[in-house]
Amino acid sequence: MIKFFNTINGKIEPFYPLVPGKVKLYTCGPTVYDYAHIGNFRAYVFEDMLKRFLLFMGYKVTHVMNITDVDDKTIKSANEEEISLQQYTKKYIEAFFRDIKKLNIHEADFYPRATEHIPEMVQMIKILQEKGYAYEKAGSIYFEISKFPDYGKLSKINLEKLKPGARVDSDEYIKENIYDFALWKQEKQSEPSWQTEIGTGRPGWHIECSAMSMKYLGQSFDIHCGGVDNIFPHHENEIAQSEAYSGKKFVNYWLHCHHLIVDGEKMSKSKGNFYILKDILDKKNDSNALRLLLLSTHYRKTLNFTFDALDQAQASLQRIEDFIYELDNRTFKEGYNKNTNIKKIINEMNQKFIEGLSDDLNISVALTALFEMIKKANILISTGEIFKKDAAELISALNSLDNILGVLPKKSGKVLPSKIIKKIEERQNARKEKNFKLADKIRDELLQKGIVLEDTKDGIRWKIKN
RNA sequence: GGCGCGGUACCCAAGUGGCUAAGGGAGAGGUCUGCAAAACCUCGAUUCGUCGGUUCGAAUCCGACCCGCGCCUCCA
Repeated sequence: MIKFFNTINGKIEPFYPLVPGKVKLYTCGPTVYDYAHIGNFRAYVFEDMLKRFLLFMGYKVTHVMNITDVDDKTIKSANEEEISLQQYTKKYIEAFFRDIKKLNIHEADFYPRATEHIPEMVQMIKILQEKGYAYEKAGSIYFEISKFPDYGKLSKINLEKLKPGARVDSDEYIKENIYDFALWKQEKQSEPSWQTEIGTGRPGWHIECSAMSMKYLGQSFDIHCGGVDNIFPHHENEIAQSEAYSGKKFVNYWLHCHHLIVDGEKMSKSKGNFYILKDILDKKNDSNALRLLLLSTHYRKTLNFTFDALDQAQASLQRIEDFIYELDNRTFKEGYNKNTNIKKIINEMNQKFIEGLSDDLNISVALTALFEMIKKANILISTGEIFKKDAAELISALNSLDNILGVLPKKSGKVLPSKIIKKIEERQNARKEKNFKLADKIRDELLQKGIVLEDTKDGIRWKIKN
């Protein structure tokens, strides 16, 4: 049984999709005003693992991730650069897709953009007005939260206890209640606007997620994810406007990913601890190691990013890769070893791995299962008890789990340049002649180039070090 | 102030009433090796932020306190 922690009631509860076997998943995507940072990717990687796990468990998943391509920040930056909003966001949308590919994040089924769903939003706002949940003031339209008694049920915020004085309302529009939020913003000269039946202007932020999620997933769907910072006000507002609109329960399971901090502090540009993906990968780090690091802390726990932790993730990953390397390249006896029950070891691992992830995505338990299997199998390898077919079973078990983890490098059939191959041959000859000085020199030389040479009983082997 | 997360070995991190407190990384010693590397073996928390309490028994439950972090600003 799969269980998730549901923000709406603060409990871990069994997961039952609305339609058995099918999961409708909505995850809050990027606002494309800048390059996504590693904190954003923590959320996306978590959501990716969630989706991969559901797929692994046999669910058919429909995944929608929005792209916010119109908001205060995108408008402001586009104006500063004196280019159109579309021109401005294009660059960051492309970067986003490049980055998620590098992190081996599966693409969603739909990536709806706010600017391409204005009619849907307008339609929703119209209904909200008709139903009396929204009012117009000076050309803008607001959602009136006092009309929605459940307001605050997700974030557990008691509006009367909020200290209005402590908060500087940055919104320059006039609202009846400070917590009412804009569904539609009146046109301004400096801003792009759309001429619609509810007036000329642009949508507020929250409405896009409701309009687009309902369009692609229906008025009620299974899972909605995002970062914890979205709980209030964004998701709270989504619930209010969606349920006021449809009269139905909007989302059954709310899963929120906690933040990533760097060196114990919140990332911020002024502190100089703010990283986008490129910053990390430019330092010769492996994207798979970063993915593993982002993945390996439970999603409801703050992840403290450090370069030391990244090195540790790299080392862990190396252990898995070395294990596969052994299985791939050693010479094993033909057939199965009837005395070692490799299937049993694999089954135990699979079971523990799945049980771990089923328990609100307990990745630590899952990874433990993986490493325990590696340990057991390595012992068998070292005592010569693994045969050819056993090795193949192990590899296939690992590949199967990697459908969820997505951290193993694709088999690339990497080929070394002929120059390097010559060097390796040269070193082999030197070793034969017991000219170890030369052999070691060549080994060091190649190591400088990131190529690690290992002499084994089965002969020389090489690895590319990240 | 409100809401929430967390404090377990040198680092990361499971475990939420009872077998020897997972796993990974780093480290020390050993096996193998020309030497390395990888792999294997051995070692490593009488102890789980602090102080009380409940219990036959607590990292795990209760109370108080200390510390770190996040959200409450259109930040994932």
